Amino acid sequence: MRSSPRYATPPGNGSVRSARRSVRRPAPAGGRPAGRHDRDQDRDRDQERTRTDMESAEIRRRWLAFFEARGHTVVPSASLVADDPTLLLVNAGMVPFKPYFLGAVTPAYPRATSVQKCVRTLDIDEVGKTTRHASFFQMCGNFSFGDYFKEKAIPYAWELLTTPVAGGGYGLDAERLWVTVYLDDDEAARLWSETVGVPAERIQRRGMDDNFWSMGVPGPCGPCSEIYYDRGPEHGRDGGPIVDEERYLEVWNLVFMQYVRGASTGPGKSDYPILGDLPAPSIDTGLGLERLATLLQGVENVYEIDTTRRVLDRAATLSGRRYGAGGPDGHRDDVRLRVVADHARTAVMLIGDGVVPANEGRGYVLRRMVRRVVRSMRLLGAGDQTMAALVQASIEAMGPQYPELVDDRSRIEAVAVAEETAFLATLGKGTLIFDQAVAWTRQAGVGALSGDQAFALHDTYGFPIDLTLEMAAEAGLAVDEEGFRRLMGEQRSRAKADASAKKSGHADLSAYRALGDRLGADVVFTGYDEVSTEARLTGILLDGHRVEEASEGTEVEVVLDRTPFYAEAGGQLADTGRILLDDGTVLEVLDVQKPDGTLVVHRARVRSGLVHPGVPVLAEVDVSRRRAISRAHTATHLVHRAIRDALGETATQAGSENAPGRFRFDFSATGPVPASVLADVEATVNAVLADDLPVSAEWMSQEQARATGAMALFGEKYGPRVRVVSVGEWARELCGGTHAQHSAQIGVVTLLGESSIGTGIRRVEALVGADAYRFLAREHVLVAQLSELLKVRPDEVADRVAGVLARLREAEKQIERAQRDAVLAGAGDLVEAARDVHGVTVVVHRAAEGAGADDLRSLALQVRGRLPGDRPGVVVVGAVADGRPLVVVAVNDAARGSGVSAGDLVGVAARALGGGGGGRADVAQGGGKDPGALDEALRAVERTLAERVGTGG
RNA sequence: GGGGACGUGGCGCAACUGGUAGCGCACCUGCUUUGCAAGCAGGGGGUUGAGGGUUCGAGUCCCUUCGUCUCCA
Repeated sequence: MRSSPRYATPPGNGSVRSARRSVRRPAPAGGRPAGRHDRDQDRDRDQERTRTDMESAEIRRRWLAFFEARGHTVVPSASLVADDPTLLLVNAGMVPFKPYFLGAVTPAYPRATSVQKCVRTLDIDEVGKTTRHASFFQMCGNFSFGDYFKEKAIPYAWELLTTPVAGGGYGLDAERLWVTVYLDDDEAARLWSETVGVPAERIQRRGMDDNFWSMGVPGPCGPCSEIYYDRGPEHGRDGGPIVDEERYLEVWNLVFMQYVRGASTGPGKSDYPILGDLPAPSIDTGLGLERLATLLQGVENVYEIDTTRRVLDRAATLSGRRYGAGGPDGHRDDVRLRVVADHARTAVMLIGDGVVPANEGRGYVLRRMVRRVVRSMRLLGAGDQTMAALVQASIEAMGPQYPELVDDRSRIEAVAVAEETAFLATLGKGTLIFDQAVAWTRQAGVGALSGDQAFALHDTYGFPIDLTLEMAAEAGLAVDEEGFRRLMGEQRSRAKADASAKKSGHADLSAYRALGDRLGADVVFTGYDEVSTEARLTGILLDGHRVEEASEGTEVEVVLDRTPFYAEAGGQLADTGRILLDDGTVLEVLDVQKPDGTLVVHRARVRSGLVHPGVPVLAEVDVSRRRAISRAHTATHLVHRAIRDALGETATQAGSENAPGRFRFDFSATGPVPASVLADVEATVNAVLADDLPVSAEWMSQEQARATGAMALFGEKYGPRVRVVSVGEWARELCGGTHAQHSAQIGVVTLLGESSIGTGIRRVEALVGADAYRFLAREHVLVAQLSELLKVRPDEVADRVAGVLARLREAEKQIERAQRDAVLAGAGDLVEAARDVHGVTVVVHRAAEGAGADDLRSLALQVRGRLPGDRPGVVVVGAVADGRPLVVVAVNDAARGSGVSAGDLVGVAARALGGGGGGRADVAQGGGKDPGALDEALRAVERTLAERVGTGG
């Protein structure tokens, strides 16, 4: 394209020395004095040419200003918690714009720019070791949705990078910039050389793996073009980015979406067909803010830029180590300090967006971050807890760009410190297990802890492998790391196999998208104001495919152009109801969902008649169900407010379900909520109901909403206009749901109880209105019955039951004692009645019915104790208890010496009884099922004994 | 979502291949002593998280469930 040549920056124009002076004078947006950190004065000259000391906040500001001036709408960074079920966390700058590129949603603007928070943990083990792997980063992006294409995107990028600092750009030296384009993307190559003026030798072509982009699913795709910065020969070999990506640092990736791709045909990244051209090509670019900062600030790696360095320095102070100290341990310590700085900041950003540590999902990502910080600090030699200080340093570093972190600092610190404390306890326990493992290893005379042991420490006790390695080394032992890694791999493939066996996630949304496109506009939700709406039936899906008619009895998905039906969202269950056609055809609506976040799909059964798209319909919501759900939803807001009042602002909502007559509410809390607190919450909520506060909803900007103090839910996506639901002045929350009109309509709220649904998350369940009344009425009847049975007033029931239980237990003990005494009383007589069998004193006795196993054992031992100890003695006692025969045999030491075993004798008896038995050599017990055989069993024991001592002795 | 470990007096823990549920601290009583974690003697306190099952017999084995810790996805 014929863009103006002014985009081409003449060589030398990017001289940064002068520009640097000019930017220093006006204080950067962050307000921090520049040049605060010591920097090597004799850093080589080339590096010096690019140094500007431009702070991250200023880089960000310039980015947005540049594109805003070129017609782009500035879009604030979305929450890290992605509004996308396929993503754990936002990991790229274009994620919030994905629906636009996929065509699911029509953008409100043709061009946009943003600086998006991103977290990536795939390469977590590389953090600190390389120059550029960061778990948290900010993606600067400019986007065109079918507006401009390569002809503007390429010159824009060049202009911003090479415009002198004084002129509002980044002042990179144009001679150091290299670009890559896709193999056959001649259009891009021509723009670079002809329009921008990049010499041909600095334009390189790369293949599908490097320079072709797609989202991994059917949809838009296209070639990309990347801009690299040459850091100079001391960083690697000549030859451009295709030779060395350490020396030639990737700065900016321009994606040109111009094709449509099909479904994957193989495991590879590029195994898919190109189906054709995209009707309106789009632009998606990304520049890593931290990478650019690395260049502009003239530091060695991404951890030393202004924001991260601040945390790193704090970590160094806290651990007493000096960053860059050199020496054999210096490098290792430097890596650890970088890990701490990187992870601490990431943790703060995650907590700031509402993530709490957990054992799964995002919470687990956060947990790993915090724990890696803690153990790295420990390995660095820090003794005390350091999380609080690191959190504060991170907030100081990021606050200028994200002021909400500053507002929220106490909550963020509390969450991080709680996790640190929990992990230290885990480490304490793990250390005990570790010591045991070391002891076993030494005993076995092996020089290394086995892979099994290392893995068990890691898998079961949460003891990180690097701590195991370090502590084993201190104990003079090696660790079978290979075995450990093998076991880790096994666990990984187990989990992966399971994941792929399950439904592989998101269904194909193309059918829905097609319907949405045909609709041409968003479905209008009329349900805030009415429960019955005249609409047009615009589409029918059967088993995910469009059909032109549906007959009686079939279950289909139907789309209307406007609907009063509330689709399940924000914890509120979907409405049910009916859709009526003029000809009397009736559809019963069973469920309502928004499969792609915007299109409202009614799952319905055709009750009678035949239905076609295009007909006018009357959509009617089941009003009583809707009202019951609305009451529950309003009640949920009240409970949320009351719980936060009672437990503090950290008790934020973690999920909810609003159903007719009942709701559940999940929130973060460190431990069980005391019953007294629940009682208070319930009382407070019911008091608010009685106050009959009006419930209102209004739309406003996010800023206004924040100003009114409305509670926003983390993890929810909010557009520029948000809906704020207020219950009087008492509870105010961002919410898209439906509600009661007055708090009094709710009637009664009864909390049923509280339970844990995972680490750090509790759940209360409650009944509302008539359901609450019915529950209370049932309980009332129950208490009345108990009160009558116990002959006490209702409020004395508990005490009375406790008393009865205590007396019962006491009585049972007395009976037991009396029975044992009765059984034991005859012990003396039994000794008198002992007989002599071939020199062995033998007592055989059948005790009274009801004597239990414990009684018999006591009796046998007592009798044995009274037999003369110098002669062999055997006691055999039996009884029938609960219809089952029991036998206990006790033999004294002398008898054992002559080869008599209690276990053998019991075995004889047990066989006679049709059961089994066993025990130790001196006392054994057994039994069977036939009580009639007891006497015979006792005789059998005596006979056997006689044979044994007669022949053997 | 898939694994691993653990739930035993108030607290911390034990109980070998199923065979009398124990120890330390704490508690109570008495004695001795009255200077810094005192001693001695005696005592109370447990439906072994809950519910099923196997067995003559289950803290122990099996299943279900609740709770806690932990790894992987």
